Amino acid sequence: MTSVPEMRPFAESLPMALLQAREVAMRYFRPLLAEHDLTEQQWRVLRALTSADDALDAGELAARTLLLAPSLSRILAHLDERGFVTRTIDPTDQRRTLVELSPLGAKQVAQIAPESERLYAEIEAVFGDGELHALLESLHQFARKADPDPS
Amino acid sequence: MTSVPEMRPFAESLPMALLQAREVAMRYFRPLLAEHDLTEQQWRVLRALTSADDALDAGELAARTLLLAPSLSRILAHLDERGFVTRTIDPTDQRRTLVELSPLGAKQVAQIAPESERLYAEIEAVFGDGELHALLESLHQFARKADPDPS
DNA sequence: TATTGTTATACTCTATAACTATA
DNA sequence: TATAGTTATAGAGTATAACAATA
Repeated sequence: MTSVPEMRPFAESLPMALLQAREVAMRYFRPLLAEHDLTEQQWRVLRALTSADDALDAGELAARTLLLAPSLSRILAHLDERGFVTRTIDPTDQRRTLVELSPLGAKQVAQIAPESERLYAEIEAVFGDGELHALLESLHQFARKADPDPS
Repeated sequence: MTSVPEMRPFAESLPMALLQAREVAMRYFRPLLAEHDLTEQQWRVLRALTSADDALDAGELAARTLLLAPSLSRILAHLDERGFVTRTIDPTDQRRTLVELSPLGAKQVAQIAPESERLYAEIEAVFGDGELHALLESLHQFARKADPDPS
């Protein structure tokens, strides 16, 4: 009989709590993304480009979307096929790829955004506006302070 | 020119904040799991079984680990191959599979647990004990209050 | 008939390494 | 030589459906 040393109860561990919370949050948005044939990761890329407002190079986009470069490459190929993004070589450094939202991509985001915001407001209403903002603040602080390898 | 309606800044959205925080937390544990040839999901299963203390049926285990049944089935097959878990048919309901940590599985968890707890303590130290517990409480409350489809 | 779990299938992401082109 | 990005490859998870066995 091997006795297992003291460990935090599984369900109360931080990684599980974060996963569970993310799962709950994503349950609001998944049907919407599915309607528009977008994976969560594809939507992350479109959102990041929308927020950026002008072109981002692939490295910066990977960092902002928390995707690995090879994953991003394939996702961009798909989004490019569907006409949602354009990729151009950076004239000042030809190793870099500049990624931009195409007009069609912007239209796609514009179609999804209102419903997405409605769902977000629903979360705010159910959880409480103040609580949600406190949670967000705490999450951002955690990311800032606890990152063992801040890039 | 398609104008995109008002949306929350991408980096400040709850799903991204949760993902980012989880990424930061997991950076502490990934090297340890890799050392022991365990994926995050396999470790979740072993941890859940350790916490449960006695056998769980596959459905309950899937719920606790936030894994889909087909994913869990394959993961259990792998853990079974490595001798970390045992699967037996529930005598009181032969449709059910009861999953238990084997002695070898318990030994594996026991080997990893001290280092895992050390890393957890490191997170506590860096982020702050009080802040961490407040964050956990907020995450649990969110999961309870915001779940659109509580099982 | 409904439920439990597994298997089948297709798709996607992860992760590492190798490769190409450019700096 | 180092960097940026893509491609190659292997492994794994996601998601839906179909299936077998049991209740």
